[in-house]
Amino acid sequence: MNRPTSVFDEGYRRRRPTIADVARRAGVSPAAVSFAVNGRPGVGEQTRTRILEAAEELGWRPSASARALTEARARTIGLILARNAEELEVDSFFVRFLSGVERVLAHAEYALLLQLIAQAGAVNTLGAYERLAASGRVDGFLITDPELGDPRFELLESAGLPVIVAGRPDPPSRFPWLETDHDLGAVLAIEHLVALGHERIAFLGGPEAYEHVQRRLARWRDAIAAAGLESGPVAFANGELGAAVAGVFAGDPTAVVCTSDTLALALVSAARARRMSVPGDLSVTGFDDSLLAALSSPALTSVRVDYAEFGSAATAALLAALNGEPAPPYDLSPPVLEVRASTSPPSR
Amino acid sequence: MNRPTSVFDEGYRRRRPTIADVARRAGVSPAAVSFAVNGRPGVGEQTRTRILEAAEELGWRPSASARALTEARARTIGLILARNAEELEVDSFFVRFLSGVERVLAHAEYALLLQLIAQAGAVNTLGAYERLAASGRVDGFLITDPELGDPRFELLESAGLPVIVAGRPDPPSRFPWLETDHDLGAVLAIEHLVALGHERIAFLGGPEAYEHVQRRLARWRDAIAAAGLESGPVAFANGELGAAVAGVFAGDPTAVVCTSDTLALALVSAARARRMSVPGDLSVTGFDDSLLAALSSPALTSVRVDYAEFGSAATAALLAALNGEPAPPYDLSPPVLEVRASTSPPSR
DNA sequence: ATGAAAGCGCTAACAG
DNA sequence: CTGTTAGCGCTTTCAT
Repeated sequence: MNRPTSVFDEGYRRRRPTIADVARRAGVSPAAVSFAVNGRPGVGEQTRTRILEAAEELGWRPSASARALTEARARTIGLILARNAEELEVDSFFVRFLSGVERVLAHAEYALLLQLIAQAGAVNTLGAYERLAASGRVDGFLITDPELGDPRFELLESAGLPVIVAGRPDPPSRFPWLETDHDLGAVLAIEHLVALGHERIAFLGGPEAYEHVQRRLARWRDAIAAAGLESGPVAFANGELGAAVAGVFAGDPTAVVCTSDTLALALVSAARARRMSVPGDLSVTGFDDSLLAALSSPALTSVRVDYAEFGSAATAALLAALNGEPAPPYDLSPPVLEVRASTSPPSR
Repeated sequence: MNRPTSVFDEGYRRRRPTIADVARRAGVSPAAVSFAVNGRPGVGEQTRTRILEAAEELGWRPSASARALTEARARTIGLILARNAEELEVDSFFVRFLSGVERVLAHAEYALLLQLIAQAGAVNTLGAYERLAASGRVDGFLITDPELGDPRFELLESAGLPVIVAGRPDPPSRFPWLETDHDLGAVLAIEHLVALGHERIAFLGGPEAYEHVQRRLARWRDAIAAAGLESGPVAFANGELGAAVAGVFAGDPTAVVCTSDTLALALVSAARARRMSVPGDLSVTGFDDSLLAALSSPALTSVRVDYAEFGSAATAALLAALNGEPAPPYDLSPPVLEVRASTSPPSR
């Protein structure tokens, strides 16, 4: 530790001014100060400006802790994500959603408490939710990546905290939720492949516990059926990839729809290992349109969903709920298929 | 907003139990409960277990707000990052550092308040620091990406909050800081290029305000000189890339050392636009060894630095400072050069 | 329109 | 070893 000199050494921390100091300086009572800074009626215009000036001069801001105690709310929302370290880095959802959350928070007087759990799986986050909820550190949660029978819902219902689900709870929960039309992206991918002439199209999904994976699978089935084709092989990568990839190849498809770019790239490299060329012998589509998609070779045809917008909408909904306001309307952009080099007409 | 039924509708929120409830149930005073849960001497072993049981039964946890008020500390640390939205997504530093921070926090009873500022540049974060510090929401900050004459230091010194700088303050500040040997990575890159036979090696840096960019530049100069070569062109991408890239080409180098993978990739595509092949006509090295590096084509030779470890060390140092403990020792891994396809001997 | 006073839930002196 | 008491800094009735 490099430590030229340290502020810690010298009893540096001055006493922060309190509301009483401001009141004294402005020649009013603490209550008047409180009313003034909170923009409430009950204090004259000139008194108010005098108070605000005094606060300014003293560099005073209401103590968040004291406020939290009296108001019984922390003005903080919680976001807890479970991701393996390697996953996190390739996860465009995480960064985009987060920046959407922050974009809304920047204009509100709420803060974000972020907790990352190093193990994927909702069950691993339960303790963190419990802790934050029970200690009153946060006023509500944003839940992402709902799983089938997600254990967080029961926990949080009994905790009684406001929650907005970014995704579709299955089975339904009591919490408000919102969702993008991400699953339409799967349809776009299949329609694209069908138009190219593919007839044996596989599905390679992420962990099957995720509702969004299931939903993309359902759309995949629909779209395959709508095209008058038979369903190709289906596989999920629950943890390790090997078996899932093998499952896909076992069905000898000419195209594979994947639920993430990472999976798609893994599949591409597995295909190469089998001396199959992409897209010559196998067309592959990804999902999320991460940077990997545009930069890998071949560049991946991938579905782009605006997760930042999604994060913003979810956050706005949560803030509204916390303030007892009605849920704000929202309108999310539809997914877009970015067609790139990883898809072409089948050679067989 | 999808809203099957809502917990908000039904006055659902029960009163949370307080320390008084626990005390009553255990037949002791609130103070005894406080001592028991905080593991302090002054309460008998059996009384303690009785209290803990009562707390357990009631599902009681001390209120974070009340605690924060009496202890005058929030048990929360702040991390504020300034990044343009597009940058954030390609920024492997952000995700890796963050996961390192969280890894340490998971074992402490501290939480992380994360704030993302959509505009790059430390000056844009000042308001956020001021707000969090003055309201007492956080007990200390982790500062990343120090800039030359970074305005945050002055602000935070006057705020009197503990700060750990992840990076090297220039000019020196009063705050403890730690740093990786990232700049050694620049040396590795140059030695690699020199060994390949390059003699005109350029430097393409990120915003020149960053101390880490300056430091890599300094090492670049040293290493070039040590090899007995003349310094090639130097350019910085402050905001827009065009001029910087043009500056590099103007010097007609056979190799370019970049301070990020993103810059390196931009350079590669600019080179292509000029009908130069990489690495045939131009060798390029990146920095950070992000996923882009391994997946782009050609794959980038890049410097890998363990930023997660860095985040962990910085967080551990901050927690120690907050608890009045001495700075813990730390030992960061040296940078490693991952040699890939973007570098080869010069053709000229 | 303004001030006094009572908490919010906890911690930490202080007695007992 | 245990219980009592006084705040922490703010918000919010309730008088004035």
